Amino acid sequence: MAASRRELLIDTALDLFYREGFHATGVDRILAEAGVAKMTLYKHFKSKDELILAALRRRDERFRDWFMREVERRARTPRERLLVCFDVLGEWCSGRDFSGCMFINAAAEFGRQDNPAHALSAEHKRLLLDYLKTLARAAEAREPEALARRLGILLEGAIVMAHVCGDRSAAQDAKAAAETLIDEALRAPAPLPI
Amino acid sequence: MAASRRELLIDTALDLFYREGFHATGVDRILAEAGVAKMTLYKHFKSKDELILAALRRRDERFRDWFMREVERRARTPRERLLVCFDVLGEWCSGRDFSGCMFINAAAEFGRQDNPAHALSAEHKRLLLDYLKTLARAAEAREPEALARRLGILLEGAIVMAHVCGDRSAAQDAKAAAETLIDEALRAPAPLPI
DNA sequence: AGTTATATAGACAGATCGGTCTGTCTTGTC
DNA sequence: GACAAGACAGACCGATCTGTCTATATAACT
Repeated sequence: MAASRRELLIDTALDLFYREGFHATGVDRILAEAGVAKMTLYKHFKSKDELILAALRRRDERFRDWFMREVERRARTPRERLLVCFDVLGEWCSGRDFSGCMFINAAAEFGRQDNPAHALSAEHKRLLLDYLKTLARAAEAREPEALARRLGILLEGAIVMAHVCGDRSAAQDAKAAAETLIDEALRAPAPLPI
Repeated sequence: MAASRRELLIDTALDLFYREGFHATGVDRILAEAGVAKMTLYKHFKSKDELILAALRRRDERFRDWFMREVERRARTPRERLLVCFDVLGEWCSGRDFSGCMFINAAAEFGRQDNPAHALSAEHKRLLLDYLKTLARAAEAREPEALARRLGILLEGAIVMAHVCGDRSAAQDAKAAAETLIDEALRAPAPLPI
C-alpha cells in the first residue's frame, strides 16, 4: 500500500486543485479528503509545489490519453479525426464537473513563464498541438503545421468560452470554423486566373 | 484627495492582481505598494473581494475602451476592423507586461460560475462579443452572430496560446484563420451545382 | 514472536491571511 | 486659532498557511 498512498494523494490533490484552484487549496484540505497523515505527504513530496507538479503531470497523461483515444474511436480518416476533436471537446466541456482546462488555470495562477507549473502547462499544450500536427499531416493538408496551430487556437478558445461564459455551444461553433479551415487547407490549390 | 485614494488602491490592486494573481496577492502587499493605510482600504471597500470586483470592473472599462479605440483607429471598413482586431491583440500579447487575460485568470481562480468575479468575467467576454457582432453586422456577414462567435473563439484561443506557451505569433495565426472565416461569411452564396 | 518499515494523530512553529481598532498627525475650512 | 475629516502607523485578533516533529499504532517479513 506504499505506492497507493502516493497515488491517492495525487488523485485527491488533482481533484481539489482542479475544482478549487491551487492557491485556494491547502494541504490540510487535501490530507483530510484523502485521509492521509501530513508526514506521509511530506515523505513522498518535498513540498506542496512538488505535489502540484505531480498532479499536473498526471492530468496531462490522463487527459491526452483520453482525448486521443476518444478521437480515434470516433473517426477513422484524418480529416474526420480533426473534426471530431471538437466533438470530444464539446462533450468534455458539457460535463458537470467541467471547470476549464487545468493547464490554462495553472498558467493563470502561476503567471510567470519560468514557473515550473506554467512550463508544464506549456508542454501539455505543445504535446496536444503535436497530435493535431500529425493528424493534419496525415490528412495531407497543404500547410499541416499552420492548420494545426489554427485548430489548436480554436480548441483553446472554445474551452475558454465554455468555462468563462458557460457557453455550451462553443465547441460546436469552433467545429464549424474548423470545418471551413480544414476545407481550405485540403482544397486543391486554386487554378491560376485565366 | 478622498476619491484619489480609492483610485490609487484600485489601480495598485489591479496591477498586482494581474501580475501575481488574486489569491497570491495579500491586502498588505497592496497597501504597502500603494502607501495607503489599512483602514483607508476598508473604509472604501467592504472586503478584499469587493476590491477584486472593483479592479475587474476598471480593467473591463479600460481594456474594452483601448481595444475598440485601437481597432477603429487602424481601420475604417468593418471587414478590415474585424481583421485588425487580431493585430491589436498581437500587440497586446507581445507587450512585456502581458500576463494573459485578466478575466480568464479570474475565471480560473474563481472557478464557480456563480462567483461574482467569474460572473463579471463572463460579462466582459459578452461585451467584447457584442462588439464583434456589431462589426460583423456592419460587414454584412451572412450570419453575423455566428461569425462573431467564431472570431471571438479565435481571439480567446490566441490569448491562451500566447500566455500559456509564450507563442508570439498566435495572434497572426488566428488572424490568418479569421481571414478565411470572414471571406467565407462575406462571399456570395455559392451557386447551386449545375 | 520479534523486527522493521510505514502509517497514524496531533501538537507545534513561524509566517501570513483578512479584518478590526486605537491613537496620532495632517489638512482644509470657517 | 478652533474644529472636523480623513489618512496615517501599527498593534492586534483569530484563522489559516506550509512544513516539522514526536510518539503511537499497524502491518509485513523473517
